[in-house]
Amino acid sequence: MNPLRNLHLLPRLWPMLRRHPQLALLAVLLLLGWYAAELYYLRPQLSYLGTPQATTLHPATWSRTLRNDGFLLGYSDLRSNPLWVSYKLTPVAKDAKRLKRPQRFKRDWRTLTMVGHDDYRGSGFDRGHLAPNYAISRLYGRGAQLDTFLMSNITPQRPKLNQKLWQRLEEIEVDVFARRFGSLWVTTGPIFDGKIERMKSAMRVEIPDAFYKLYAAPPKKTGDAPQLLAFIIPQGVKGTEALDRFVVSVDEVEQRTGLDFFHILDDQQEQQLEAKQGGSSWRLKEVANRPGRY
DNA sequence: TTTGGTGT
Repeated sequence: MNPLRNLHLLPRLWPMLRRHPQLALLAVLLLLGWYAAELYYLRPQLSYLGTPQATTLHPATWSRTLRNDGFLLGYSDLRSNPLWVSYKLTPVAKDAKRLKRPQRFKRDWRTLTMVGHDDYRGSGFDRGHLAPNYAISRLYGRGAQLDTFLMSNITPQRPKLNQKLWQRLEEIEVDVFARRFGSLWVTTGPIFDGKIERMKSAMRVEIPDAFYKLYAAPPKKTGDAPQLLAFIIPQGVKGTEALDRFVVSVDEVEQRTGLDFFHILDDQQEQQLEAKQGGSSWRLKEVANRPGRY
């Protein structure tokens, strides 16, 4: 249920609050409790070592956290783009229920600009999922699948990137990495540098220059360090490139996005891990040239 | 099995 749809009930509450001011206190306490549950219980279940934090005062790096079934997302109403999306992958069971792909993408009523399916029509850009349909729907069910088709989870991607290189990455992360490590946290989003470019449709969605993908495999023993692997992939790829060409450090993603990832890591460990490029445990070479499906 | 487009 969308709480915004019930705003018209507010004026009717006023006379009641005047008679029983203690109700206002109760309402405030309930709101605080709900927000505390969001911050300390619900969001941590959908993110690893903290949600990405803006490191600049630039409003274009600010985002509102939207919680969905199976994934968490930081949305920028200024850019009409999600700035980060995080989800947890585990191996998909062979008998996981196959869910039909919805025909259309849906407007997300929680966003201010409420971008719709048709705002991307004729733009030359695909509606690119950040939280992927396949893995999320198999792991978390129909409700989660429908959430991945919300336009708040969508960003403009060139067809060759979306249908080729991004698809290869999405296949490898769940079929290879999640299987190998048992569980894998993914954080992904767009990168904007320099000049602001927007789509011509009414909602003027801003067009990213590149995209990042961060993989974090939690340590087997507590106290050990997680394994990290980071990519930056430009819009202009052909789609057939070897994936290892795009490996970067987490630090580089942080510089290009103005976000701080995994901020709960202890500072010394964070500095060491994030300066490094992905280690050998990913065995990326084995899959870097795996062909796409399309 | 996993990405999308168009037109109705």
